[in-house]
Amino acid sequence: MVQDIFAKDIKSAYGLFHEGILALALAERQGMRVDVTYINRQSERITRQIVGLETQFYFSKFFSDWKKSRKGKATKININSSSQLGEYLYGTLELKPTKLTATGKGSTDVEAITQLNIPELNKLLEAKKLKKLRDTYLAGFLREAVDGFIHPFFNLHLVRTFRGSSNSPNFQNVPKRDKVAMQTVRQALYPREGNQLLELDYEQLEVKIATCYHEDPNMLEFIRTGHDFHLDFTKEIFQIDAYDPKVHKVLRAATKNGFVFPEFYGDYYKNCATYMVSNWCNLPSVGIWKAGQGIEVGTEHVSDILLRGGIKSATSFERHLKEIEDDMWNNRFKVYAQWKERWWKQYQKQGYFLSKTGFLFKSVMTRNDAINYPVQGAAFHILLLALIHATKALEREGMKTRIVGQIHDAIVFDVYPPELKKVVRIMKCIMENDVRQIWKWINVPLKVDAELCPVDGSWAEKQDYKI
DNA sequence: GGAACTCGCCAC
DNA sequence: AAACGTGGCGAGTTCC
Repeated sequence: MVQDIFAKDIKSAYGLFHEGILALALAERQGMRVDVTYINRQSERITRQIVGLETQFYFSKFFSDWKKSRKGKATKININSSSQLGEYLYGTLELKPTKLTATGKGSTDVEAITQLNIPELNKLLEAKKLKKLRDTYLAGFLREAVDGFIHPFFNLHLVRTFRGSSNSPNFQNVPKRDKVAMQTVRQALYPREGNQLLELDYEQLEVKIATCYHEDPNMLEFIRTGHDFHLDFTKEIFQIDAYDPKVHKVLRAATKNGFVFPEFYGDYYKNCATYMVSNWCNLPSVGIWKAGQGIEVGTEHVSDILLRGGIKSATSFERHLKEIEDDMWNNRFKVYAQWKERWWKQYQKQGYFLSKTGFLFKSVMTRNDAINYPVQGAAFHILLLALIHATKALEREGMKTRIVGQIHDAIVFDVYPPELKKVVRIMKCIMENDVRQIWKWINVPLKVDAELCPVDGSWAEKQDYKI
């Protein structure tokens, strides 16, 4: 049996999870402090906002027409219902969906609704967003709070890639990118009295771990020199010679999240082009673009930049992206591409593979699955190994600082301020050096970034902290 | 009245 | 040749 051949690997993988779950159980027991009074106050405030937005929506012509259209139906109108909205938009009104759901029905998500360009629906979208904050996050914290603490679970037995997960409440999806959502929710979470929250995360961990598998020399060079390859792609896609971070930051974000990462996960130019045009550039998907269209970039608009480079429609943007994709996989990251093929062929032949961390993957996988799983899993295992050693170090040193959570490539601490410097020093050593001593296959440098909150400050107040 | 499903959205 | 990876969770809906 395959299991017998890899007994040694599987045993060490088991050892990691055995020690890992003990360290995570301690973090669960510690828990994170919540401000129940704040949550109650905030929930009431959000409810008032929701009522205001919904009242405006109820007075709209759109709503009265929608309501009329449901005459004679068994269930009465419910503005929270995606299926009712979809029925009305794509059935009754016969609008053409810009996007379909997994089961082939017209989508009613933010992207699809926005493209329909029905201003009255904006109130509904705003209200839905607030409900998410109130009902998922704030209500979840309140429900799970015991004596002013939440104790999120950290599981190691639920994810097919052998990553971890969290629930009740989920500690790993607290709003971060949207500023208002971030503030509203994270202000509910606090350190222990007199303490401060510290978050240490690995920079570019998955990209680096993928490199440990494929060992592409160009990627290795980027990592060793700290070269920003997202910038190279930004310059190519938008044909910019002089990159000015102040002006072109939005284009770099669009490139990184709309092209480079999707390509790494196995997406291809057509999807990326559609997504970049509509979501990141806010440009029309049909017709010839005009000056002054799309997102603002400094003093001009994104269409001005693309037109200057001779890209004048979504169709020509797609052709352009195909060329960049070809160059990406045939030249720049050729060895990476070859590894993907080899890895996939090997899995097809054998029906299983082993991760760098000794985990045996033998389920039925698609091509993208087989390529992504071992990377995602092993990246998390580095974090878990660091977390185990951190837990032991805090215990050994008799420190008052605690680990309260884990977010895939990050550890969250509730720090006793006099120990801050020491914690950072020990952790930097564990995360960047010790794990590489233990796992020699990590042949790339690892780097830790830190974010710190003020003493007695909430999780919303975290700031970059140079270590 | 609960299980199972869909959809949408938050994180990495 | 094929076409974005992993979760948790709330609300609505359908089925038993």
